[in-house]
Amino acid sequence: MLSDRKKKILCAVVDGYIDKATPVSSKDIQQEYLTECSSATIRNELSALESMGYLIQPHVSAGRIPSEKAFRFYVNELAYDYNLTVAEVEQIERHFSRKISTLEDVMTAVTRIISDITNYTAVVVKEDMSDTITAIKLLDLSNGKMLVVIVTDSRVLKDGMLDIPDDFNGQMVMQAERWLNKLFVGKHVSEFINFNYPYALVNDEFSQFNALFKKIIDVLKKQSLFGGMDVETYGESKILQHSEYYDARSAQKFLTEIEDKEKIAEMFTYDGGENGSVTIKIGANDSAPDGCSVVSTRVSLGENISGSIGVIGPMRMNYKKVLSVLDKISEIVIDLIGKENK
Amino acid sequence: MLSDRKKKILCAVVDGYIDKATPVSSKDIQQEYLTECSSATIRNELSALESMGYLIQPHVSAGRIPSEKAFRFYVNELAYDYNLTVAEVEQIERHFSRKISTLEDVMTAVTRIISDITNYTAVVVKEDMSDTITAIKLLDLSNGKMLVVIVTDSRVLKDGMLDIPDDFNGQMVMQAERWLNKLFVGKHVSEFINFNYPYALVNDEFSQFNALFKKIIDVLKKQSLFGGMDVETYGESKILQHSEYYDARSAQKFLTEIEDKEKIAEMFTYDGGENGSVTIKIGANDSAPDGCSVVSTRVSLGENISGSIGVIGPMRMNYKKVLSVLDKISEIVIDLIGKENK
DNA sequence: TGTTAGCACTCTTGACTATCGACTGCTAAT
DNA sequence: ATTAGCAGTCGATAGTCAAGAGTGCTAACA
Repeated sequence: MLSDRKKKILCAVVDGYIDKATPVSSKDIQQEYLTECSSATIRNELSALESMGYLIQPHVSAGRIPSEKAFRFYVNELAYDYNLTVAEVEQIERHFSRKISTLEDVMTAVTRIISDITNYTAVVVKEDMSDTITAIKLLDLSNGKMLVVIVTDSRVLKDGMLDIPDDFNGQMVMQAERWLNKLFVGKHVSEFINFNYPYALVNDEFSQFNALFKKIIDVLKKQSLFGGMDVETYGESKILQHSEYYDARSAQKFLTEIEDKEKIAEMFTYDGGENGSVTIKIGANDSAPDGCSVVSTRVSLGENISGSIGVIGPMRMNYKKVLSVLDKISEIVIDLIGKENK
Repeated sequence: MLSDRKKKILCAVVDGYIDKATPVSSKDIQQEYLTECSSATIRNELSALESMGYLIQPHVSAGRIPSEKAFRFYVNELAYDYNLTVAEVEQIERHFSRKISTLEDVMTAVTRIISDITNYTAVVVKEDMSDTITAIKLLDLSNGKMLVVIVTDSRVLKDGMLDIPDDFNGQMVMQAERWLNKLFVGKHVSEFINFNYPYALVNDEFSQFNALFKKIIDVLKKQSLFGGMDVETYGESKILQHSEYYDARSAQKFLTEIEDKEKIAEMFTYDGGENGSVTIKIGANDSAPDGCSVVSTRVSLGENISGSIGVIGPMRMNYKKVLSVLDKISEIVIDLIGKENK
């Protein structure tokens, strides 16, 4: 257990490093954070904290920088004492004052505003928890094609298009619809991910519906790829504003890593958590990208749809600001979704 | 008009600069491109080409680098003499051997493969040329909601979802459908972009359909934002592999610029051109991003749907390779689309 | 007249050095 | 336990210098 003063000093190092991106010296701390004791005392404490694994000294005549362990400690100690400026709150509200109708619009707006205010890459992950098929509809488009609509209990529709075979008449379309409903309704979407067209299922009587059957499985498969997850990101290039990514190699490593939406989804939904709960992952040990942190909040996006909103950025991240922004935004989003569902 | 030797030398400078990214000296040219005359002769020619605006000398004891004018000349002179290696052709074909069903799948596959082979950012733009509404369907999903499906002649469907008002019955849904069809069928989608809900249109008799009407206008508006354009990009981070974007500032400038999909769409569709025609834009004067080039090919993606596929990268781009890759890919895509439509 | 060898000149690049200054750790005094 | 003071370490910065790359020009030559 750390003494009160050690905690203060440790947090001062982290704050200073987050602010300046350079090693923090005992003098800096004495002048800006802890005027009540001398720099020599702080030096002793720093030395102790270093041997405890919280701090790293790049070289003997440099100040200290925080280790991963220090960042973990820091975010745990963190009091939510950062308050958004009036300008920032206004900026957020201005963004949301535009008419926003669909869930997709909300997601887009959220990524934009979070990224613009925090200057980190913003991520929103939408996750359909329940995807039981409740109905399948075939819609004759009167141009030789029909639209396949799959309705699930999470209000999500997955659709595909298909030619109507020449030998089909209206009667048969309806018959096909009945048959498909008998086959699929009540089943969960995930049941079809590893489905390999066992045509035996389709007996001779219905062999003319094979193409339809296949099409529907295709649609289901595609939609189930990420388990119904939808990932939206914005502000990837913001990483280049931060000094640890000034060189092309590390920047590219970061950008390539966050190109994989599936991995992103994992990082942001690793452990469920309830509405409003905040998760902070620090460094590769926490399954964040190397040298990075991931801060996310769980937000319910409707009945049976949960989501995560958050940012991904350098470990040296302004956690206080990010947390306040996420707090404010998730509040607005919950409000927005609530209203819509009412 | 340039002499033959001047042309040769100019192309040698461009080739050398594309290859090495450093100023090209008279000696380099003499050794690698033009052994039949001496470096002194080449120096004289270089000097002439510089005063003609084709070359730039960063400082007196450096070689020459090509100007925008030189790149323009170069791509005009360019013989399509680059041949893809066997490995590259195989790589392309491997990518396409996976089952690809929808147009979206094709677009995704195309961006991936182009970017991976060329190491530039790949772009595919899909453009619905004709969007006359042929039918509107309302589909009761039997969960209190209905799906609005708008069918246009370019086989594209735009859909939205809507609550069914409590006082609606099946009869009224059908009535609404009839009414909507009367209103919208035959009109072009673009007619509704600047539509501002003149509710006067909706007389008292049909006032209960106001919400529906509004919803449909919303869907049309959203889909018309880019004139029905769909932009897909891949490999944004590849820019960091190229030496002119080693520093964070220019890289960020590039990445921020290509974040605006609307601008991208403009760059890739500026002048129509027929199936297979190639456009190369060089530098800001050509409406490409500053210091960049845009190479694109027009490809028909189906009846009434045209598209552009291409890359965006540094002006110092391997045009020969890019052109060959685009050539091969567009050939495959045309083949694929053709088959599907058959 | 066009080409070329040779040379003087310019300017970048990299290596090396010296100096400065930022910090620390330690010691001894409080 | 705290702190002032000081020696010691090491990175950062600036300056110097030599090497090398590349040019332009001149004069000779085909």
